[in-house]
Amino acid sequence: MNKIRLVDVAREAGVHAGTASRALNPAARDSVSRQTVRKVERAARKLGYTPNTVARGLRTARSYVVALVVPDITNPLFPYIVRGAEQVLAEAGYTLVLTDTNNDADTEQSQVSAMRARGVDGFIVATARWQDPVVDELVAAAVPTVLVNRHNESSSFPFVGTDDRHGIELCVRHLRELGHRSILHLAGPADTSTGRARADAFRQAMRGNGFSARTILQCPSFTEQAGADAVARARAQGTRFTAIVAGNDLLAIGAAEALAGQGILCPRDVSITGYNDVEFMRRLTPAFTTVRIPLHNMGVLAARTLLAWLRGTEPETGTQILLPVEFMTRGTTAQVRT
Amino acid sequence: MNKIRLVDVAREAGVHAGTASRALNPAARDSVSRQTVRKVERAARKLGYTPNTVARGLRTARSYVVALVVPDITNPLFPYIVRGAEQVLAEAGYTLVLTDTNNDADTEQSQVSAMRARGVDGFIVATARWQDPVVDELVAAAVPTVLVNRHNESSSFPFVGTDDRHGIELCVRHLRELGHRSILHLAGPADTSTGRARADAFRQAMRGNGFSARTILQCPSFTEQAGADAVARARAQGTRFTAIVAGNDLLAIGAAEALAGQGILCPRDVSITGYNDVEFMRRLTPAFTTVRIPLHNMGVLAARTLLAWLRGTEPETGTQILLPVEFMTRGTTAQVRT
DNA sequence: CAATGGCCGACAAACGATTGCAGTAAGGCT
DNA sequence: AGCCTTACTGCAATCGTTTGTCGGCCATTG
Repeated sequence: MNKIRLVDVAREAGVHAGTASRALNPAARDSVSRQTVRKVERAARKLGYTPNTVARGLRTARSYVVALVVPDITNPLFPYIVRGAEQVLAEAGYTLVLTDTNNDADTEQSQVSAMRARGVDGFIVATARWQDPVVDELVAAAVPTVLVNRHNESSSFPFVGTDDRHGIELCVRHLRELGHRSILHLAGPADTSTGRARADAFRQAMRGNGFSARTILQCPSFTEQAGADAVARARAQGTRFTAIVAGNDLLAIGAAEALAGQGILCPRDVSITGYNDVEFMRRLTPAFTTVRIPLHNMGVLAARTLLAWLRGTEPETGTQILLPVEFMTRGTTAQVRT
Repeated sequence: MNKIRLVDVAREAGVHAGTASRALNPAARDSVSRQTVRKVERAARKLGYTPNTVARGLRTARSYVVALVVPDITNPLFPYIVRGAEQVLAEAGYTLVLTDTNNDADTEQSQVSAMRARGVDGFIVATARWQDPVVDELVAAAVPTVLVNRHNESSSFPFVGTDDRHGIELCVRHLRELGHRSILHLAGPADTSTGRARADAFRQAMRGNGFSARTILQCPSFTEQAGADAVARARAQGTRFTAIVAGNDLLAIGAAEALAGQGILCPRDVSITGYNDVEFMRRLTPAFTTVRIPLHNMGVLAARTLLAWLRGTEPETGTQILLPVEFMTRGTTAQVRT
């Protein structure tokens, strides 16, 4: 650490520490003469003064730190969100602390407590479950928080997400145009808002459009394994379908692999759509048809929303910011075989 | 924030704040009677006391915060390192703050300064370039720092990396066993230690082993584009090769695509090895033969090394921890065509 | 019985910045 | 010329912990 304190600067400039503090603080600078400001600034520069953020934080009860809580940073969804958030926060003079909860509720609980003790100014939470005690606790404590990607049931905090309804609708419409009439939906976990919203959207999109079969299979997690299992279940039950709308990319991949294992090829025999368009979807063979969501932008908007709050404009309760999605037509969907 | 301070606990327990502090601090607890400790602990629990980390940090000049500097969190190498580091730091009661420098030297500079002002206890740096003023500055200021993944030229800080020499040797040996005698190396940027070390290792592995041709092509960055460009260059110059050892996975993919564009197929016509084994390499068609590096473990060890330092055992100058790599034989390498 | 020593716990001074309050000097107005 | 306002700047308290020092009390010993 630099050993130079405000008193040192003040002494160098021949003024009192309090005055130096004001001179250096843009908000209080106008209560100090221009001449003094110059003297202090020069002294500060000469000595290479950097204010001690810890001491300032103690006095002002603001840390200029924001915590971002993710379930698993190795999940390719999150790095982009993190990056978007970090860029706007850094620009605003805030620091991002990242906590990876390892998908574990206890870890999440203790991490969030630790962050609070550390005096972070606010939270961005990407881990929200449908029923989420940690979020409830933040609500109770009135800590400025914004939810991103997923939200919880009550959701009094602002939420930045994407237009799941429209995304799923695009999938269904696309498949319909290709002639598919029997579509299977692999629904994400019911304890995530994304899983629920997409299943709802699927139900609605399939309503009264001349579809012959609509099946929804609940998956316990957003993993390849879960996707494979669900498809195996469907096959065992004799469910008929010519296309699958998966709740996310991993479910889609798992489904494709399970089918391939039974000699059923995609897109020859079954068309499949993914969701999220994580990095490697376009690199697979065949490249996956999926829905791209603006991850970076989600991070950016979440950060902006939180910043606005920290600067005094508390958001309307229950505000939702839904970003548009983009349908990526690629190689896993094809005309239905007649 | 919780409004309960140490004085409140002390009052509840009927002791002085100083005493309460000692009672709660494991290191000083033995200068307080067992009975008092119990009283204070009970009071603390009853009131739900959480110490104010900021105030403590001010007094003790320790923040229990470690900064991790990465060039780009969306590069799939880093999330695993981050995760490994975070897990051991969190367990030790430290908090990880992440800064993404966006591959930009100025951003890196200002971010590191900001972290220092914030009083972080140490740094883990994953951005080191061969000539790196930011690292030099940290050396000069004697801030506990460990380098991970890449190191700089002088490298007086401990370094946690992988055994590049062995990894490249495995690639060359594998190709040799498949009958390849003319091998091209796509070398990573010379301003990264990994680029240099792997090129060196390639030079050495190819020495006097009955190879007929050895060409090293310098790539300006670790990107697909750079890999494609390099291969185009090689072809334009009429360089002969039946195999490519790429400096990392992206270079390998770029090379494969560029060749495919000219009708040269991998592995039919040319064998290619990657390096790092990022997540999607195994999912490509054909799956890529590459070298897997223990990313998670690198994060873990970097964090452990730093923790040890922060706890008083300053590491030997220039310590290097090199982790073993694993060769992944997959589909992009094959017997040379006769 | 008095003196010595050992535990414990209270006191108060830090850590480094911010900020309400008050005091001083200069300048303007009548 | 005297008074009042304005504009700065200095003073000191404060944020919540930690920690060096000191004093008091009890017990043990000569």
